[in-house]
Amino acid sequence: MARAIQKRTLETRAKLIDAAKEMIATSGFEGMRTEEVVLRAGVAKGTFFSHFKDKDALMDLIIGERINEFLDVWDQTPPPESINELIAALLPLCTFMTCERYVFDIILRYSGAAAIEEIGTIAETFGRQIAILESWLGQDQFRGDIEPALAAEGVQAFMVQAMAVNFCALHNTVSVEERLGVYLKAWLMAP
Amino acid sequence: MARAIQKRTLETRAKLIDAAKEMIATSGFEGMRTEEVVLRAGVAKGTFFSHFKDKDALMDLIIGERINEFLDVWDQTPPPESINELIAALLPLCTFMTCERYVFDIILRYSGAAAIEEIGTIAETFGRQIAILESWLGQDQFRGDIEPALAAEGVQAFMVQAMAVNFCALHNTVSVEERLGVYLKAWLMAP
DNA sequence: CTCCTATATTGACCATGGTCATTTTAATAT
DNA sequence: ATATTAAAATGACCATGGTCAATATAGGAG
Repeated sequence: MARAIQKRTLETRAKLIDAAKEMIATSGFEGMRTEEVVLRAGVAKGTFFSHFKDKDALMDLIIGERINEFLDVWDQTPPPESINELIAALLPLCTFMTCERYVFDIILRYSGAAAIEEIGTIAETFGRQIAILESWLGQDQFRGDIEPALAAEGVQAFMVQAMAVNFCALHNTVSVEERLGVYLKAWLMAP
Repeated sequence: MARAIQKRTLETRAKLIDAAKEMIATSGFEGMRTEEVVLRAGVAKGTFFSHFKDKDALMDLIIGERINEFLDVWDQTPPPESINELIAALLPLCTFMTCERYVFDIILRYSGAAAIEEIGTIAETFGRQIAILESWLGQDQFRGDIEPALAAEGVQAFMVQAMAVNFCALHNTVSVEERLGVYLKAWLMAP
């Protein structure tokens, strides 16, 4: 018969997550080492991997949690009434997503669920993002010839593009904000 | 004084690249192991890393070369006269780019140049892609209210989005082709 | 209370990418 | 020819993520 989850399990998991967050706070996301996380949490190496499939799975969790905090703000923001307001709402999340090259890579890798079977936290945030954008883009300031859901997917695509290009040596003279402005005007302007 | 590049150097480099390509042919891109590449090439481990910054740099080279072959075909294709023709031209490249999750990840990581100083092969192909698309999108089948360069960037963004979503467990019931069709009609339709 | 077993934990061990002080080789100067 | 030296190659070694057979523990059954 299936036994209930032990309190011990939850405690160990919490210790691991806390230790990881601590490390990230001091050394950045890229600087996180399983070896040291395990040391700080006071558990064995193997324990880490019985709680998380691999290092990236923990990253997915922690980064996803941070993204969700930004989306919580979105939820409490009144729907933007212009493209500039929209961009202003999107920007803080973009800034976080590009805080480290490593973070952006993880996000891209996990934004489409990593495995067929399990949807990770970051993948969920991408779904949630679409849902919020969809509700915003139904207004008639924006083009009405396409479904809000499609408009939302486009915004997401252009956000990713603007951030990716920003990391590129050839193009990093223009800010994410400016670039996103150009993209979204062309995408959302009523025809 | 600077000495000319030795023939030996080029030979070693070629041996390494050939060995890697062989391995990829049998084990896939993800299955490539530096250890075995070095073994097959008959050189020492360290030699690999004096020719390539890291494993990914060699991947960048080999994958970039393959992408360039697709772009060679684009160059010899008459400019597509409809969105469907455009998609038909793009698809073979999309298929290659998504042949392995690992390949797609490398491409995303290197599409914006990895380092500030050096532009890799894949990053170059992304530039080349834009140039070709730009020349295609100047025609008046497509919307004329934005610069062809911007239209091209949008096509690239939607290509990436369509491929990324294709890897996602939630959405992989729709093909890349169909999805790209929806995106590009909304993006390129003359307003 | 004691035994039983599913579950959690352990840590020695492995796989693989990457480093660097040392040695070898090839081209140039004398 | 021989000495000199920049460049190339070497391989023992390291860093780090990840595995798994063995062990410990919680908590229900008797």
